[in-house]
Amino acid sequence: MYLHSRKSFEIDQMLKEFNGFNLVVQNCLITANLQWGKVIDACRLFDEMPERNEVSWTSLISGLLKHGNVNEAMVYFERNPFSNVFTWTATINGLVQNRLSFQAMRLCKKMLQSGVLPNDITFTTIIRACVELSDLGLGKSVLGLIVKAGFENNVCVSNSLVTLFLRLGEIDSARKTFDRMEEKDVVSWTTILDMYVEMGDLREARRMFDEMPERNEVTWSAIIARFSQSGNAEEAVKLFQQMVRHSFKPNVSCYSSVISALATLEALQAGMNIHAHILKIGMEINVFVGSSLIDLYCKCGNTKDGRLVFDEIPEKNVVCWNSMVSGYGFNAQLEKATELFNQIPHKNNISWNSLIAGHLDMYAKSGSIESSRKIFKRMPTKNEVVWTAMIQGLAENGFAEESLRLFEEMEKKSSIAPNELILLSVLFACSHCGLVDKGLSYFNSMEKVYGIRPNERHYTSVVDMLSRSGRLFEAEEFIKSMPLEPEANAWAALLSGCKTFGNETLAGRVAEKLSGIVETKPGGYVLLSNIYASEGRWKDVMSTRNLMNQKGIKKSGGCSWIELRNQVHLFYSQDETHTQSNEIYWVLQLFNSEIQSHLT
DNA sequence: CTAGGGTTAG
Repeated sequence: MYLHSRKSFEIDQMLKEFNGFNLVVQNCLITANLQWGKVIDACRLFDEMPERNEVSWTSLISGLLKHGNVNEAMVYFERNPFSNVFTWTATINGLVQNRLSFQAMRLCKKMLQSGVLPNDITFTTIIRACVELSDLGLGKSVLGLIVKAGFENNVCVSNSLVTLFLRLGEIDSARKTFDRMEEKDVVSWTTILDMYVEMGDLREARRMFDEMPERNEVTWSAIIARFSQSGNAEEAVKLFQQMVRHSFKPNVSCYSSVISALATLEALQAGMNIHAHILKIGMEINVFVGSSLIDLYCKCGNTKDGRLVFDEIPEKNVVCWNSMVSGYGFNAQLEKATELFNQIPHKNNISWNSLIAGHLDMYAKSGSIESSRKIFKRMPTKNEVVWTAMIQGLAENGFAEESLRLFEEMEKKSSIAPNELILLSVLFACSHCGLVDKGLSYFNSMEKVYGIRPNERHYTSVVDMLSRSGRLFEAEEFIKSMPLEPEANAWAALLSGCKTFGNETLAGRVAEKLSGIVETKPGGYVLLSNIYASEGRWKDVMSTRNLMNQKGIKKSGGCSWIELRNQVHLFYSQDETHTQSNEIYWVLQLFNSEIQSHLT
């Protein structure tokens, strides 16, 4: 197998002497060719072989399938004179990898009919096929086979069963299968960790993670990704730092997740540190890492560096195209966004959305509403996201009436059901064009008609519309009667209503309430200082900012690390957290004095 | 020959 790591020219050299080698070496050479993607050469060599064993057939067929050459693989499969479980499993698996799960199941049936007994790997493979087909009934019949064949206590097989149930929404069965397992490994724990995330219970997932008997880099990767995806970017970054501190080596998945988290936080400096490290290990050509890097630079307003990353990705997929388009979009470079958009080879819905979103931000500045409407009309199929983007964009940029009209059109003409973002925009629009009663009636029908329970933001929007129209006491009563804890923004909206309509008494009460909330809420101080700023109370703004500094409300510091003998060493910019920092500084001092002595 | 984790849009 050492051949895989050889340079291709060395393999070329050896190929010249191919016919002089024995069967085993010839098999290795075929595998090496397939690894390098030289499919045609591999087939030619195979055909030239004087004799072939089971391994020859299996490696050729699975190699062909790995590169998507399904038809060729199946021709060789039919010609294969040997019949063993390895070849069958490899072929079935290859079909699943090529998204041909139905054919895979058909082949599996043939295998059973021919009398070849499946092994644990065959079972994990066909369970995955059931997942791909979203066929729970089929999965249950496979489970019957598994029990019959005596594999129900096999760790790998049980793990894939947990995944099957999880993916098909059978949470109880997943949990039961997991609980029944006598032996659990890292994969089992990581899978069940994901179950809690799937159920939306991040706290339980975190507890599970902390208590797991065993973790590996995939486990870390999973928890970091999940926190990043569910809006806990800061926690994701902290977990990443912990991971590195525990000397786990981050992989591609990890890097893409943590960079995506840093993009959300707009933490350019920390992101650039990681980018430097990624360049060092040559990972910048990976599409996943590259896409998040593009996003990072663009979110931080640096489309030039984003474009540099984009240009360096050799095998671009639609995601990195989209990242760059949306990056230009929200940085107000619409011409570049449109130009790039037109070059995307296989556009998907997100490509369209990225372009539209870029135009939804420019409304206020250049009045490019016409081009947005054009894009919206040009779209072949409009999904939920597109409707949401358009309605939201209109509402947030001063086109309240048009936003409401579009909402009504969506209800009449499309099969899309309003989601909570759309309803929020509708309330926002009502609030901004003074349609208070219409807004209230939408709010009251949210749960009954649309089946969506209002969240804090919807409540805030109602407070806002009442306050703007001078219905201040109603607004106050509304806040008091909320079943949820009101956002600080709700009180702020009421306060600004009090100012507009000159109600000093209520204003005093609300301000008092607000300053109490500010203490406990993240972002509370920022809100307070914005309120002061809007009233021109600059002294109060300054004192709030000072208070924030005193309380240590600031962005997280930078960190860097190096890899030595397969160990990762971490350094922070502020404190000395490295376990051997004393020794390190001692050695540094030694170096310094050495240099000094040479200088004098 | 196998099971768990990844990037973009609202």
